[in-house]
Amino acid sequence: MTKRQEMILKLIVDEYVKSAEPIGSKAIAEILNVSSATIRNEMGILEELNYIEKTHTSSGRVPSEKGYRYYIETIVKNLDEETDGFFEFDEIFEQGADRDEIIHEAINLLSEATNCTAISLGPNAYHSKVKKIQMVPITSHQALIIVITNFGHVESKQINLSEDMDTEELVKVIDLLNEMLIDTPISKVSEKLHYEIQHSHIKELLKYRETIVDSFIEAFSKFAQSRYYLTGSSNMLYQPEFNDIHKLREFISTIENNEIFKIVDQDSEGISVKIGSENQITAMNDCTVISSSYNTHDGEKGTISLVGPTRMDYRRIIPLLKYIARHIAKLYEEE
Amino acid sequence: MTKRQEMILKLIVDEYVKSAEPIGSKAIAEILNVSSATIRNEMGILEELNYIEKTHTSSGRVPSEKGYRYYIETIVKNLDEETDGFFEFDEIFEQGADRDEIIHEAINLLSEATNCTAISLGPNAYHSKVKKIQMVPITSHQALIIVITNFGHVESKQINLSEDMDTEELVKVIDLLNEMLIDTPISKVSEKLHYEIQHSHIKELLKYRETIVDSFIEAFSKFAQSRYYLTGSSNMLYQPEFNDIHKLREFISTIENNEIFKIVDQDSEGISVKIGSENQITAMNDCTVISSSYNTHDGEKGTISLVGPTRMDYRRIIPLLKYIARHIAKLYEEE
DNA sequence: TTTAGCACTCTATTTCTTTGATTGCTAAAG
DNA sequence: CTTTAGCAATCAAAGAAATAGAGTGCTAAA
Repeated sequence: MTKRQEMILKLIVDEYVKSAEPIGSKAIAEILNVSSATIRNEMGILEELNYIEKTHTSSGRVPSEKGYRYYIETIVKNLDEETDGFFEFDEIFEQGADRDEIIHEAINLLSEATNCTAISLGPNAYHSKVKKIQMVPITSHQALIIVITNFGHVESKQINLSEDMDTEELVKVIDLLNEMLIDTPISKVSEKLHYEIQHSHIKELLKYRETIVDSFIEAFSKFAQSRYYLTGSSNMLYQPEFNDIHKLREFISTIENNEIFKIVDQDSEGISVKIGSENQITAMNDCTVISSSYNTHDGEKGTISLVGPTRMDYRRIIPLLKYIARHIAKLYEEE
Repeated sequence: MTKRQEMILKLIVDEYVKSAEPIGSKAIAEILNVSSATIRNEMGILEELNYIEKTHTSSGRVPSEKGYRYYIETIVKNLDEETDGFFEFDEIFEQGADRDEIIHEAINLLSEATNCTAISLGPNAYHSKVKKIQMVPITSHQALIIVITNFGHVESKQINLSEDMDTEELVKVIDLLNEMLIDTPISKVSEKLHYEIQHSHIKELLKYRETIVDSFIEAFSKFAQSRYYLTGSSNMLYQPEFNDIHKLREFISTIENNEIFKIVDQDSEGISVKIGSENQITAMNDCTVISSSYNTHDGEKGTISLVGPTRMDYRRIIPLLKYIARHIAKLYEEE
């Protein structure tokens, strides 16, 4: 691809992102000060190479998925990281509030600033370690199990006590569990519990308390649940690509059935851009999903994602997303 | 209104609920075995009385808001409470799982069975009483405050410890707070704390610990947050009244901005039906909101609501909603 | 009070026409 | 070899006109 062809591709993407209308040779010709016929020749080549396409025989050109990809790889990725200039976001990060609250606010602003759907897939506590297990009696036949991790996450589960358990015995069970599980990673708890019941000297005590042990496991499993926050679909739905009511409904259904989380890329490091059909879900084939992952110092991983029409302002959005992910990661480092 | 006119109104509502198309005199005439001209005369009277209306000069009739209201008051309210026959729901209520989980499942099924948006505005713990306050150290300069209510709700809040606090002093503060607040209703905690700081002998100890006290108040305030669950918008959006893309977008926006909770009727006892313009929000003027409240034995109130097009199957939905609210209330009684 | 008959109204659908933007191709100019 | 002007061809989008069909209101007779 010649330098001029690359320039034309860039202009087509930029203009199309702005107008949502196919771009004709005349518009580009005016910018580059050549005749439209020249641009048409070049466009012909770009189309041959599958970087742009027509919506019908005599329409202007729109970028193809390959075109967007080229645009992102060569133009956006080479942008200097403009780490500043996102003043509104700095305000949020500097206010020193609750971590979850900061993330929510940042995600809200992100979706508002981009007219896309923003998603935070929070780090879960799967790799945290057990700090303390407690039991608090509520009534004569009910108690509350409380589990605390070394990072201050708390989960609780109510249990029913049967007649044949006395308080002393329960205290013994809890002591035992504490002894056994403190400093165990949440991810290993279930395994360890089952093993100990089979093999250690405490099996007599626990064996007849299977329901209690099950309640524990259930309480622990809550830690592993991924915490997410999704917002801004309503902003996005006013984009012209959602003028088609079928697409709109399909999109809402996808969100409500939590299918949208399937296309968030949690695996890759750094930024990941999935354009159109690169997303597995059919309803998302006109959308781009950009995911930016970050790591917490306790080995968990979080992801900030943005879902919008393939025609989105990559040049602005990608640095912004990087910026936000970096700042959220910082929130987790501080402790 | 004569008996026959009432019958015609009922038939118009029933047919319109089924077909979503204006009902002509011919359709009714066939059911009642009279000529369409007779029905037209009667319809003229019903229209005069504002129970039905035309969408244009030569269209069939649709029920007006007044018509729906009459239909509900005279026909639906007099239905025998068919407490049984909702087998799918019984299954959910009988499975003996977590209370929140049961509510979620019931709400999910409710929205699926009705193609409406279902909302649970859960009872909060505002009137519960403090059972126990605990502090668990996490690191040398961080600790976790845990508050437990007499109904087993748990809330926690992380606090940072400054250098000048030693563990002993903290234990003393916690003991004091426990002594002071146990059995205090959550709703009175803040007030009581402030009062005691001003007047009691402990003011010296607490005065210099204002940030800690603030953290406590924040932890307590979490109890008062209303817990809600909303689902099934995507089912509803496939209804023909949402073929208009503007309405659809407006509705989604209303949900996403949490405005929809403004129209849930939490105040009235029993069942409340708000038809069309009876809802304050403009975007909801073609919708009906049915709310069914229940009381827990600890003085809290919960609401199950259903939002759908005014053209909804009231005869089926109203008993169903009553049924579900009754069963959820039962869940709260059992303890 | 009910009904048959008929003119009238309005929507929804289809078909046709027009407009305008854009392309590809060709041949001439640089 | 590249660029450009010119021109016919293509197609979507918008508008206009024609048609079909469902339903109403009114009148006069049963």
